[in-house]
Amino acid sequence: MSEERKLAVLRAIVEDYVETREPVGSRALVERHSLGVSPATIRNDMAALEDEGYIAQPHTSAGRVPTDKGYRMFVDRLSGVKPLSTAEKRAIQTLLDGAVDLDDVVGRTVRLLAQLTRQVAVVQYPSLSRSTVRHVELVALEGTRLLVILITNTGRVEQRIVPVVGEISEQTLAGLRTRLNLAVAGRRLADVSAVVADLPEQFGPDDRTLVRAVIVALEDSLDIEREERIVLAGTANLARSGPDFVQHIGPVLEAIEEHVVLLKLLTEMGDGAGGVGVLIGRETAHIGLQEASVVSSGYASQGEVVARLGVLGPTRMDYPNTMAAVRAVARYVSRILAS
Amino acid sequence: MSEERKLAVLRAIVEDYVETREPVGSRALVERHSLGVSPATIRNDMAALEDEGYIAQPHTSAGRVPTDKGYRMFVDRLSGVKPLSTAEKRAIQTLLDGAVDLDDVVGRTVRLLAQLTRQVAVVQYPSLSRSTVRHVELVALEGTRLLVILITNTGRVEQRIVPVVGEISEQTLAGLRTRLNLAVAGRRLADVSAVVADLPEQFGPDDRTLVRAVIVALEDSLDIEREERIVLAGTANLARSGPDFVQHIGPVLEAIEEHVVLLKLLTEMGDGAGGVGVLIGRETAHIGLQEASVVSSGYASQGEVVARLGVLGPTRMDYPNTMAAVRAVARYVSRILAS
DNA sequence: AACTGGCACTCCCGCGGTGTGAGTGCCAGG
DNA sequence: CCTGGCACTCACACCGCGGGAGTGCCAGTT
Repeated sequence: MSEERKLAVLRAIVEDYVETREPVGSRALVERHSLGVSPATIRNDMAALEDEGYIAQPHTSAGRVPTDKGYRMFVDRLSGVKPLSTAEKRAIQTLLDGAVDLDDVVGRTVRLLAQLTRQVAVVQYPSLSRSTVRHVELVALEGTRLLVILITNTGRVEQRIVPVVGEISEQTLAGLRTRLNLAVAGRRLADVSAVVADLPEQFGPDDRTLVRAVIVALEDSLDIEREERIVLAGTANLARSGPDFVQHIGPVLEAIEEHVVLLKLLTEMGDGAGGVGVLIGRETAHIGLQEASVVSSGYASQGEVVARLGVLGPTRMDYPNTMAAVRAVARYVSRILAS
Repeated sequence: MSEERKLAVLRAIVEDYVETREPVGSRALVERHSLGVSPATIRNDMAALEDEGYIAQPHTSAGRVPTDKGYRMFVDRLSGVKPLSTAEKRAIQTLLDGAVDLDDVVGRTVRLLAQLTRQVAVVQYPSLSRSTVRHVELVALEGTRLLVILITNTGRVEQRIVPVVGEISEQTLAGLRTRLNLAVAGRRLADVSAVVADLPEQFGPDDRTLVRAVIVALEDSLDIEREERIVLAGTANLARSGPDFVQHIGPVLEAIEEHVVLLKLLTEMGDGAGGVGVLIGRETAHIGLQEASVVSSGYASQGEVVARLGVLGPTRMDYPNTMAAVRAVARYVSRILAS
């Protein structure tokens, strides 16, 4: 029994099952793929594959279905890289090139991914913890309100309004603005807290409450838990994945709404070959996503990986094409953010 | 045949059907509600109600199911106002009082509504077109970038970064800032464009390009089409609405993703009795929402209605409780935004 | 005139039986 | 090591058949 043919059989099973959504038998296999051997031979290979846990039968006398382990093998060793069609490449380019700011890039990207893959798309906002401060601005509004603005190197802008007691002199404000920017510009957001800790001491006792309030607002804007945001699109694609999947759609929708769950998945998964990572079925370690897979890739801003994007769909998905799309979009977004 | 009893029968049918999710027959009706008459009598009433189009039978020899028209009657004339439980009121209060800014209010509100009603919750952001300018701020960033910030009376903050040619003198900036605020503060956003139209002429030729760029950025931030945003939560509740509804979940998910559709529905529907508006089934005039209803209410900021919030669920929903929850939340949000 | 009990009728739905066909495992022979 | 053949297994579709819930109608009562 040739080991290579066994893997070829596994590949064929995955491909056929993904396409037809029905258990695939030995006869259909030899007919659709030119394997050059008889169904009986295939049956032996299948029995072996089943023993090794790559495929399973829903019931006796039914065809075989890939297991999570089978998909894993397929993804790791059996699927070639499918280049995108030029039409798809053009679509990516024209859609993303029109983006005007970070929100727009993220919004367009997630819709594009959903459309391209016909699955649920996920884009994580550039993580604040990895980005750096470009500029901090303070603006006195009418009366007793102060606007604190934080701009990061990824183009993200956060603002907070802090109420302050009494009028603020423009002079104090200018001093604080200068020292603040001197201290934090170029720093990683995670380091800001430490850097500004001793700032109040550099000011007179009258101004210290103000300085502290500003620092609190600043720290609030980079509160990482709160700001690790993700954006979704294409939820309706779940319903298109066939009636059998719609049965179990509830838990998936719940998992999707728990952005924390998705974030955890994304941040903890690594990139595999070609810069694309895949979690299959139970590998997600989340009930409700047992029948689902996640395909994702990191994307970069100015050469450094800042967040991830990808898609979520039924385990029975077209991995080669999905991975190709995710990779292409991730690369293109990186290119846009590089500027 | 008493007209009142006929309506009582309709009410009973709606209530039972909503609860059991099964067609309700004459016998079950007299058993569960003390109508004081025999099943045969009820049957006559039911026949009449069916003639008038309030109820229908899925098939002969099945019980009756309310039609859209039946639900409409129920909502308009048959459902009393259910006050919320004190536990629910407390939940609303404690959850919403912790909100720190507008985004937070909206986010908490939508999650709260979803949890309270066990349906899909929708909150429309305060419409920019109805709100007014509180303040405009200009900040020169390092080199050739200018940050334009717009703050509205609802607490919303929009910002744009505009590239400019050459250095900007702080003096020019101060002048522009002053005149700009003088012109637009307190104005409705819709009027801003007209008001600032002749502003460039008040400056020297050197500065006009700058002024025009700022104006463009400003107009961009209040581009109404783009900023009529809505936020959703509780999509997973759709799957909880029973297996029969899950079958038709696809079109509903699609409609939900088309935020434009929801916005149109919300903005075009009026408030009924008690300040809560309801669209039932086909009344939504949208394929895909034929089996769904929308319950919504306007909410106010400083006494003026600025946007709507509500929920979307199967036509077979508990209208009295849903309407009560929507109304209560809308009122509470209005109270928070009043400050 | 309104209500009621009785009765015939309809038709969905669940049940058991059945046969067909796809698919398998195994074996003996090339 | 592959192949054709063969017996075996089972899901699934089809069918026929009550049971039962529900209806509509009518004649009788209040």
